[in-house]
Parts: sequence; structure tokens; C-alpha cells
Amino acid sequence: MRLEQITIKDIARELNVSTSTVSRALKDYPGISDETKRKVKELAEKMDYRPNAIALSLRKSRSFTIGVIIPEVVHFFFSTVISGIEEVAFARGYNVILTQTNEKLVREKSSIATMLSNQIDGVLVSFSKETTDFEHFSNLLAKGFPIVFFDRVPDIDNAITVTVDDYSGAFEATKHLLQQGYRRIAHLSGPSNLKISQERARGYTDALIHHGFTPDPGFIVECNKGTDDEAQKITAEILETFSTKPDAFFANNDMAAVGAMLACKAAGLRVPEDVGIVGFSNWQFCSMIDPSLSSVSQPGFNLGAKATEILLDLIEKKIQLGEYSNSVVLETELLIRKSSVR
Amino acid sequence: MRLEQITIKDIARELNVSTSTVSRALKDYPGISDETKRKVKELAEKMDYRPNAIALSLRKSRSFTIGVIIPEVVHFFFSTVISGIEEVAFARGYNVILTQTNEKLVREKSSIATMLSNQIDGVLVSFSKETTDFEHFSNLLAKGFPIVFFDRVPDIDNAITVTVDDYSGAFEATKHLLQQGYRRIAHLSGPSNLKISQERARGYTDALIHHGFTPDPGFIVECNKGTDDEAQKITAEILETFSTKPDAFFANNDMAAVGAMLACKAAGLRVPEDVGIVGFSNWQFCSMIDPSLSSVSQPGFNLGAKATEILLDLIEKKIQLGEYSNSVVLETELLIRKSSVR
DNA sequence: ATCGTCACCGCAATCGTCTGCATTAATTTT
DNA sequence: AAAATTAATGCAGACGATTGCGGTGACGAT
Repeated sequence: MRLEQITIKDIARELNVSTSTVSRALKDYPGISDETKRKVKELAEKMDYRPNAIALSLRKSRSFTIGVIIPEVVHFFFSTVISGIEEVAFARGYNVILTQTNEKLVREKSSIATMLSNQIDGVLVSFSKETTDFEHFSNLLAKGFPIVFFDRVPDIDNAITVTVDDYSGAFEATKHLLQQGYRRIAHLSGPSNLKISQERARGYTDALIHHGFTPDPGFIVECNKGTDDEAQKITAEILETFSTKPDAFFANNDMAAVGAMLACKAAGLRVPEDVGIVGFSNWQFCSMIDPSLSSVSQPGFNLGAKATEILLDLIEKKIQLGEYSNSVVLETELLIRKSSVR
Repeated sequence: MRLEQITIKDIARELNVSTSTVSRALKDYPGISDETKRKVKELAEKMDYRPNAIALSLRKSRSFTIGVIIPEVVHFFFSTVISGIEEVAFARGYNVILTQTNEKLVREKSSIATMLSNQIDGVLVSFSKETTDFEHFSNLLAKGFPIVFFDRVPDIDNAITVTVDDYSGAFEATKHLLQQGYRRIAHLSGPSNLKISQERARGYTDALIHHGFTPDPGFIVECNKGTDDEAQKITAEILETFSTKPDAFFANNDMAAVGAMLACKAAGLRVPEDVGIVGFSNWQFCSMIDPSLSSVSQPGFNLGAKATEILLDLIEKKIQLGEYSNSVVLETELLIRKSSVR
């Protein structure tokens, strides 16, 4: 059957005192004799008493639980973020309820609903690709409910966001390709409704302009799913149909970069001699493939940790809304490997 | 401030009825007039009422939450398992509380403690590498608390376990290497206290015996951490110091396999011509590296899903302890790629 | 003998929901 | 018209813990 947990009542009965006394004794309240405290604590220890967190939550309207809404768990970057979240939450005594949306808006909505019903103290959110309006969050924000957005963030003013510097990561990657002598750099972009995709595309474009080149909008091709298969097909198509062929690819993510690399190899092009490739996220496999893949590394763990710290500070009122600059941006780092150096 | 949720009291006050009536009306209990039901439901809808799951948990001693204790999140296999868990739990209306132990026993213990304190209905567990005694679980099991172990499971009779067929995966992998003509196959094993490591080593050994070879215990080398760096060092050492050099490596996991591959390449050996390599887990990168890595794929998603189904069935008393055969074993599949075919 | 002080402790309400057992009013039966 | 039945609803206690407030007894002071 259900686990029969020891309650404060059991201790009270055993000791012939009231539950109030037990409660206060356990918490070292004044007004309880040392003798009583000792007896209560001893018995509690002996009976292996553990406070019922549910009852506490009800009483305090606090659950010491935070929710995490994430597009998908099976994703190197997101899993490192989760790891960071979990680490900080655990250290500060909070539980983590996790749901993945599988990039579906309906699941995002229903997840937030059941989480609220479970009285979570706050929530960390990274949007699904489908999410274009933020209504289901904005009314929560308006009520002052603690929300911190990370990575995939909304473009509204009063939201607290933690992101990585996608713009400068993309800028540096593109600049690096230019410095290596690549001239016709294509960009395999992500879904255009995501701010991160926009930022990366903007970094790419600005880097070109900054170095005196004129960006060709046709050289930005959207890879919506972000899988290697998709990118492979798209790249193959580009290599076939474009009149001016790209001599480098800057991909929105590493999977797409690998897809591009495979397509190039299949087309008889050598990487990095004929074509340079740079990815984004620095998945584990980057250093394991041949040629090893240059990539922009995102501090996933730190991002998760930082977002959680801010959220918990908000929850515990250590900071007020607006005290932090609303958006925290963590630095990215371009890791240069073989795929982009000739 | 904290989110001011609408309660049934608010609805009751507004409608001049008792909370009991509201509660029953919302649940379509008999004995409530259709008129009242309609009014209550309408107002509940209008006020955006959501039942307080915490209060329900307290009342029912059920939280509709399951706990997941996992060594680490940033791990391809485990993240797919989590995905499977989350999927089934969500579909059946359960929340998932996640904690990672980072392979530490103390965190395993404290995680289970706070989870119990949060009145979880059951728990899914994969052990940390440090865990050698199961006391912190066995007394829970004795009390009939629903626990399902997966992947890294204890070796006790009354525990329900869901695993993949490590033995036959290892057997097939080794057999495949033998069939390709490799004769001096070394095994980079995992921590010997984990049953999965033992099973894989056993499959390896049995395959050798089955094909008429005498296993050399010295050819089983433990890679405790399971990282590519560690495996690279160990493999390099093997290649240097062993009098009979291995001509193939069957690794306990893919990271180790990659490490071995790198070490072989560094030693001037060609893969697969001089040395064959097979990994375990079929991480995403297997098909992306050069040469592509043969590996035993584990059905992570299915494993998570199956374990969760069993757990929820247990919780909901759809099945009794012992009704399932205590251990469910899912099939593995050897995926043959270039690293082991000459 | 009466009062005040102090240490120690218990009562009861509370958080939001559910539910067994009344209670009330309306309706039907005799 | 009185009694019995039925339908609709309310009361109150429970789940486990916390906490403001009031109560009890011992003790010393007056």
C-alpha cells in the first residue's frame, strides 16, 4: 500500500504532548523546554520522521518546486542546460519538475497549466518552435509570477531572459571563415520565428558587411528541423542548383553542419580545402568527426545555472523584478577545428 | 506576490452555495441539480478555476508525481530514456520530478529522501556507479513502495527491473568481430560493480568461448569513467605494453570506442583494416565519425516508456507485485558500420 | 492571601479539497 | 392530512503541518 509515513501526530501521541509542541520542538522554537525538545527530537529520529512536504506546501502556498519547460531532452545543449538547472536547484533545496514539449505549442500550454495546478514556485521556459504568441505566459508575467526564459526567449520587454550571445558567436564564426579566405559563405539558418535564429543570421550578415561584403539574401537558407538529414538534402540541392556555389557553410547548429559536410563530401568536395564549415553548439561529436568540426560553443550548464539562480532569487524575493538587467547574455566561444582551416 | 489562484471557496461564495456542492458539481456527482451543476461549471470556467493539486495530494495521499533518479542527464542514452519516461507519464497525467546523482551515492540517498517527503507515488531508478549496497531502496521495497529499476539495476530478487539485453548485444558484437576475421579482441569494460558492465563482459567472453577461443582475462581492461580521453590513454597503453597486441576493441560504450579509435589512429593503425572497433549505445555521432562506428543500439526511449508503464500500473494497482515477470529485457541491435568491416 | 511574572504548553484555525452523514424542502403515497 | 419517500444541499471532519493566542501551574513578591 501507500507508504505509511510517520507524522507529527504519531510523535505527539507517543509522547503525550500536543502536535504544536512537537512542531515547535523540532524547529527549536523558544518556549519549549530543553527536556521536551530532546525527547521529541530523539523520537523523531528513532521513528524516522520526515515532514510531509505536501502539507507544508499547502500551508505555506509554496512548493519548493520549479518547473522546466523545454523543447526536447534528447539534445546535447538542452541536456547540459538541464544539468545546470538541476544542480543549482538541488543545492538550494528545490525540486525540478520537467516537461518536454516536443516543439508543440499545445503541450507547452498544457504543461504550464498542470504545473500551476501543482503550485510550482516559478518556471524556466524555452519555447517550442511553434510558439509565436506569448499570451499563455504574458498574463502570468502580469500577475508577477516568477518566470525566467532561457535560450529561446520572447521578444517582449518585461520578460527576464538568459541567453547566450548568439549574435557575436555567429559574427565570430563568419569572420573566421572570411579570414580563412572563404568568400561565398552560405548560412543554413534555423526557424525564422526563433530569436536565436534571427540573431545568428544577423551576426552572419553583419560580419559580412563589416568586412566589406554584400550579403546575398539567397545565401541564407532555412533548415527548419535542424537535422543532419534535412541539411544534407538542402545542401545537396544548393550545390546543384545555385549558379554561384558557396565555398563555405555556417550552420545554425552542429547537426546541420554535419549534414552539410556529408553533402559536400558526397559532391566530391573536400573539407576544408574546397569548402569550409562551422557549426553551432559544440556538441560532443564535434571533436570526433573527420574533419573535426569548428563550432561555436554555448555555455549550456552555466546558462541553466544562471537562469535558475535568477529564478530562485526572484522567488525568494532576494531581488525584485527589474533589479537585474532584464536580459543576461552569456558569452559564446568559437572553437576552431579542422573543418574551417585551410 | 504569489499567484492568487481561484479556489472552490470563491466559486461557492459567489454562488451562495457550499464548497461541497461546488466540489460535487464539478465532478458530476449525483444528487446535484443540473441547474446548479451548470452554474458552477460556467463560473468555474469563467473564473479560470484550476484545482489545487497540492490540496488534492494531501487529501488523497497521492501526488500524481513520479520521481526519476538518474546518474547524469548529459548522456545520450539517458536522455532518450528520460524522453520515453516523460512521454508516458505525461500521457497518463503524471508529473516527473527529475534528479541526477552525478554518480554520487549521497545524492542518490538525499534525492530519494526529498522525493519521499514530497509524497511521490513511485520512483524510477538507475544506480550511480558508487552504489554497491541497496539498503536505501530495500526497505522501501519491503514496505511495498512502487519502484522500478532500469538499466543499472540491483541484483536482488524481488526488484522489478527493465533492462536492455546487454549480454546478447555484447555477444553479437563480439561474434561479428570474429566473423570479420579479428582474432585478438580486447574488451574495454565498464565499472565492474555495475551489472550492465558484467553482462557485457559476459557476452563478450561467452562469444569467444562459443566460437572456440579461449578468453584472456588480461584482454578485459576496465575503463571506469567511460570518457573518450580515458579510453584513449588506456588504449595507447595497451598498444604499447601488451606483448600480443589486440586487433580489435569491443568497448563498453561509444565514447570509449571513439577513444580507442583515436588511440589506434595515433599509433598509425588503420581502422578497420588493422583494427576493428565496436561500441555500445549507438550515440548519434556514430554515423558521423570517420570511419563510422559500429555499435550496439539500445532502445532508450522504449526502455523509459516501458519502465514508466510498469511503474504506473503498479501505482494504480492495475498489476500486483510479481504479476509481471520481475525483469523485462528489451532487445538490442547490432548496427554494423565501417569501423568493424574489412 | 493575593497578584504578577514567567516558562511551558495546548487549542483551534488555517491552507484547498473531498465525503460520510445529516438536514431541509419538495413531492408522492396512503 | 399525515406520513413516507426523494432530491438537493450543507455541516463538519479529515489530510499534515504551522502559529497566534490563550491557558495552566509554579514561584516569588507584596
